[in-house]
Amino acid sequence: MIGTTGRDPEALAVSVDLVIFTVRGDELNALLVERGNEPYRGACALPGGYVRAGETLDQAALRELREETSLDGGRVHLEQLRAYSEPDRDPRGRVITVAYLGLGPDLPRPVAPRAAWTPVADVLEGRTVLAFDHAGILRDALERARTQLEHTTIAARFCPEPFTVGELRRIYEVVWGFKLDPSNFRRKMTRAEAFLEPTGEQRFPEVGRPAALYRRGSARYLVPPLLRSAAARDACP
Amino acid sequence: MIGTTGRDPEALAVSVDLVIFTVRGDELNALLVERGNEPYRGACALPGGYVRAGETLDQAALRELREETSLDGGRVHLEQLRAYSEPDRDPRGRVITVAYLGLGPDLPRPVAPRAAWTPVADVLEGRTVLAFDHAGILRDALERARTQLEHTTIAARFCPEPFTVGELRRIYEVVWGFKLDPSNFRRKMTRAEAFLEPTGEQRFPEVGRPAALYRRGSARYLVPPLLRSAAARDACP
DNA sequence: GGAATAGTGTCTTTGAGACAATATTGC
DNA sequence: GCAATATTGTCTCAAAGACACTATTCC
Repeated sequence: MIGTTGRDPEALAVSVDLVIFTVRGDELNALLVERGNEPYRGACALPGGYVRAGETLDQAALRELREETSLDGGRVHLEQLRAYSEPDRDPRGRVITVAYLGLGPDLPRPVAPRAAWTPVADVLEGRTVLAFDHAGILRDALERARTQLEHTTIAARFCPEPFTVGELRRIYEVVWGFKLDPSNFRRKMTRAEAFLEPTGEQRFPEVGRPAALYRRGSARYLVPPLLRSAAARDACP
Repeated sequence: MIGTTGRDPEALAVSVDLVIFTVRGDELNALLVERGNEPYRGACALPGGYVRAGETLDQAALRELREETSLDGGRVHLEQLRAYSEPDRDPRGRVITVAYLGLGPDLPRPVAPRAAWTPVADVLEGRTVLAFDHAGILRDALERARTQLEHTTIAARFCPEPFTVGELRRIYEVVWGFKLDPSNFRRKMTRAEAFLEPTGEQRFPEVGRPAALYRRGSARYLVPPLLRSAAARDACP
């Protein structure tokens, strides 16, 4: 039966799976696709696919991203998460997958017909069931994203430029899942070297005082880091 | 010619490569094997091998570790580093490799005949040339190990129990490559919750005051972390 | 004025880094 | 005593957290 519907069960395939996060409103969302074929037909899964012959894993991840969203890769931060290799993780055969973590600003509707933004909380709390071992991959990706916010400046990649300190803070609050003190957060961020570049402009929101606008600075790391450990004492649900 | 000496160039293979670090004397060492076959015959390489059919990557890494050293896996900390996938990284064909970082106490002589402990500095400074992309993998593993010392308690895994605070400090100094203040280091480590458990015993060295002995505590994370960023101002070479 | 958000200032505590001083061994 | 390492203690500074207070908008 090899080569008709399934894959050769003796062969070893390598795929990439993408965990693309974006913040919409006050919720963290991930890009999921509804499966049209068995196994797990009708369930949700991470976007992904097999690595092709001449391709690196990074290239395969970027290609899959383009196939699912209309984005040029430039606006999305993509980084390798880790490999998952349980022999029975895919009933079709032996597939080792390398997961990628992607972060982007409030992204447009995905172009692929079965793809949609889904609240991460729905997956964590079991309202949305994921195929394969994808729920575990998503949890790992979330933990990585939370840690990245501590040490790097990627939070700003979630914000369409220009952005306010309040918008940046909301990214941290949504990804970490608890509130931060606005004044301490501002002090921390504005003092960090080359993180925020003031544009001199202001944004006038529907309610409240207008806020200064910033662009991403050149710094890739946030020094000193903004660690959750202490802040999380507050209101972690 | 497929199946005689080389591998099918169309096939996709997955291997694991191990970067096993240990501290011997005042030097950080890595386990390297001298290659007996082409390509890169005579050069050094990371120990590793192909992943077998029913095996996870973790199991493959543990198996390779046992084949190269006489250790039960229990004494060595093994964690996945990342995957490397440049299509031409192995001239024999398409091989995606997943690298593992291993850390252990001053380990015994490896059992495999061509395997030997080699100073990491020899690789970094070009005196030892590694096959494939293994030099890059080793550099990535070193960076990961340095970061792990900041946030976790794995440094104690380098120390045969029981150990002194001075021995633990030497681990940090060797891996990070610069000296630390003994008194500040002691304060930091002894205050960290469940990191060091005093045995009540003492060790009498050849020279100097005897030192209190400790065992590893139950904590896996070092909170607050001991960050290099500030300390490295000192004497990083 | 009131609600809402932005932004400033201040007080306190924690912890890092520098470094002095003392302790205990072998020689 | 001297060399070497362990251990304690102290001073200072940076930064985090709590929180009061002011500023600016829309209604």
